[in-house]
Amino acid sequence: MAPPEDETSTTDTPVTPDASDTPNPHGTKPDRRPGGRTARTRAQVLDAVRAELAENGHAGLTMEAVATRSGVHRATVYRRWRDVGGLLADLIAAAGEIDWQPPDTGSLRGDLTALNQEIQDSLVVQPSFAVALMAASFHSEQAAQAQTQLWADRYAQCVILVERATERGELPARHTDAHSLLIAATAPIYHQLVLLRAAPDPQLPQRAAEAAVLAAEAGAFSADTGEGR
Amino acid sequence: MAPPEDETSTTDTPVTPDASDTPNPHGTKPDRRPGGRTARTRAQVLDAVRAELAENGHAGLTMEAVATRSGVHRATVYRRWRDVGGLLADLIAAAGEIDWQPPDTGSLRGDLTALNQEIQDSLVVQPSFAVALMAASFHSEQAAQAQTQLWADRYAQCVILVERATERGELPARHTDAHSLLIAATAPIYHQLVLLRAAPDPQLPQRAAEAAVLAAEAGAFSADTGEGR
DNA sequence: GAACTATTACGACAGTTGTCGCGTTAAGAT
DNA sequence: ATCTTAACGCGACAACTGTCGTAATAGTTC
Repeated sequence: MAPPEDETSTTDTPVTPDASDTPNPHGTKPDRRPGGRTARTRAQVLDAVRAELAENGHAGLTMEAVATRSGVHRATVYRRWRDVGGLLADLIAAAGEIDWQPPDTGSLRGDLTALNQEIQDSLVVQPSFAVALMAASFHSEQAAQAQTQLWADRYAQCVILVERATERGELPARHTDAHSLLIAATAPIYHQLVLLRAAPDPQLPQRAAEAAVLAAEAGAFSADTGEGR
Repeated sequence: MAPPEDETSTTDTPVTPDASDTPNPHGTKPDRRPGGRTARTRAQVLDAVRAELAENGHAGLTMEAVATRSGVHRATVYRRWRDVGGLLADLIAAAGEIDWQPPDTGSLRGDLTALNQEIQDSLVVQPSFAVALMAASFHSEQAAQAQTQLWADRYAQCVILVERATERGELPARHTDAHSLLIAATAPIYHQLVLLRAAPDPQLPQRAAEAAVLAAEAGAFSADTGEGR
């Protein structure tokens, strides 16, 4: 569930064609010439985004700074990525290959706790890519869509947690709405850290998970009468 | 819990000393001369903020636009409010007098459902002051503090809901952590509408409230072992 | 390797953002 | 009524933001 934090930077190898992957940069205009130079420019820019984010946080992430640091001309950055949200969205796409796997601890409580812990870490770590994306999502449609897509994917992957729990008999036999359960378990983390800006509580992940499981056991998320999606 | 939406504008009466209230504009520098002109300027600027927010949403809320519309010079707006977050923070302070009361429907489920409905409405209404404040909170320390304070106040006021429910016997006799319960009930609303940008679900407020109550009944928020704050 | 053209670099440009010094106005005090 | 000075208006200013037309570069194709 945690957003993809920086994978190993490719700054060291500026000449990294990496032609294997170069999907649509911002999803709309497919590169008709994805080879050498284009891929190199993209790698330089995304490296600059990561570096800028690490140094100045999401507040200091500007098109100007990224262009200067990457050595790519401003106009090029504007044309290909449009705004900061586009940069972040492409950063997701670039890191999307590294496949994230939901936790598997053997129990639903353990899985949800681990999930919440990951989320909390992703929100607390400096710089937080998740927070940067949230901030950008209010100004950039690209960032908003990328964020929605990211979480939708992660939640979809986590449906397996609920299925396994049901098979193990941890949940009522009748179908439990996985999406609602997952939101109930994870939402308090964001609420506390982002909205209320509370200090991270080492016990919160476990407690939020526990509460969601108790609600699920009581049938709160049963397909018919529970908190539907 | 819903943030204070625009109260009746005072644009019609530009000369409204309203000297009764003129607290610290942005909390730091107390006006040593809060009378006539200063109050008038503030009223004009805050009216402009409301109008701009209504017309262009939080995206179109800029210092320049507010200054132009209000007829107050840009430099003055910058000096007194510093940034957009400061404007929104002062808007809260100005509307803070209108006392909000938590719902009282006779049952915990009903109260939490009504609370969630209010929140959902505040997030969906166009323009949403709550969303504007969230967006600004990522760039402005003033907005971030105002947001934190606003929600802290509202949650504190809602503690009474849990107390009443305990008295009615709707919750276990042992002490229930009101803060955790309230967050569990309300967090999914924000999560769905802001983070996941899902369409508003008319049944979500009721379902989220129901799940939180079930968890509470199961002792999830009991002082010792539950999801503490 | 030669031709084609997608992509980038360049530099100029208007519009926007935020700050500053200074003169003017008017609130609050005597 | 007069004085003091906080707050505001004014205009200039540099820095930043985003866009555009044109030339240069370098994938891609043949």
